[in-house]
Amino acid sequence: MPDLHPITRQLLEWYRVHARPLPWRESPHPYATWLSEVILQQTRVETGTAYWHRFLEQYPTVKDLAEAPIESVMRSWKGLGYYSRARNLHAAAKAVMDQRDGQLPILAADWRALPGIGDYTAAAIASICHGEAVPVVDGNVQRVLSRLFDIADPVDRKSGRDAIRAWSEALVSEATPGASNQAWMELGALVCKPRNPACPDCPVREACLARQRGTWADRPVKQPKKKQVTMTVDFDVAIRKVDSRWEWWVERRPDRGIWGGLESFPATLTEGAGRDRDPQSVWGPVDHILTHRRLTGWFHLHTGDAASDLARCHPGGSWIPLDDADRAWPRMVDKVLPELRSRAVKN
DNA sequence: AAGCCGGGGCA
DNA sequence: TGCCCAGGCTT
Repeated sequence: MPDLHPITRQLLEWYRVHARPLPWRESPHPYATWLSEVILQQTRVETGTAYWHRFLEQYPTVKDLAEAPIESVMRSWKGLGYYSRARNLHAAAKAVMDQRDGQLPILAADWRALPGIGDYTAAAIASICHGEAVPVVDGNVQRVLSRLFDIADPVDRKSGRDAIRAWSEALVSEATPGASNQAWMELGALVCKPRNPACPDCPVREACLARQRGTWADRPVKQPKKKQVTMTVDFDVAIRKVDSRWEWWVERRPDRGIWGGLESFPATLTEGAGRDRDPQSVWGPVDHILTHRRLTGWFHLHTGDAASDLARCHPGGSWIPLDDADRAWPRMVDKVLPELRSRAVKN
């Protein structure tokens, strides 16, 4: 067994003092840790914490999660983004119940086989909950190690990834891998931040090559990202009145693609900014930014026969009450619900 | 290897 | 505006 690397020893002392009291650290168990790691994929701790509490409350065990309808899980995930995480989480819970007799994996390799669990998440759970000495590499670790060892290769190419991987394996604590993994991430989150890193507070500053060489602002090196594509989204909102109560037509979007698995008014996405719509007949524009798309939304209101026709053209959807709020739509739809409600009532 | 997938916060 | 966030899946 390799000795504890002196740099990691320094780091662990710092971590014992400065670790944030995050709720999933209080008494970690595999199910709760799994939930936290999936929720936190590409999601800030401040954003994910409330969702984690809600998920544990609504689905206390993997059995509860597996038996919950997917609509419920999607609704719980609403607003978090990257909705394939919710579908994969639910599928993995069912796989655990059906194929593993309800027993969660122990080894990272077995966690890795479940949907929605990649190298990072598998290593995080196995190291934190079972002491398996596998290193984690997330965005924090990429940044911290690329600075510490002044890695000039892009971290999103093989050469850079290999360098980060090699250092992470050399640095992981064999005795307390869960602590050292979380400590490296915590250092990135609290001290070695993307901008304005707090180098004077850093427990490993003496060893940091980027600090010595003045290259810290240029680490990590990443490939330039492509520009966002502009797209137009036309929503068809069909409304009708039944027994003095308003309803409208929603459909579930396919699992693949934007807002997969979420509910929405029937929507048509077209490339480009699109022609201006007539403000008399539609509500808009509503701008919305995704990671790789810049969307402009227009909402077309249909009533009477036009509403019936639209519903017929989109089988698989359903009429739902206008005041039904607790459903899993994307933020884009949420943004305009109040306006659409007031327009519907006037109609 | 590259593209796709949300939403929000911050300089 | 652009970048980043306890990434993973598909092609």
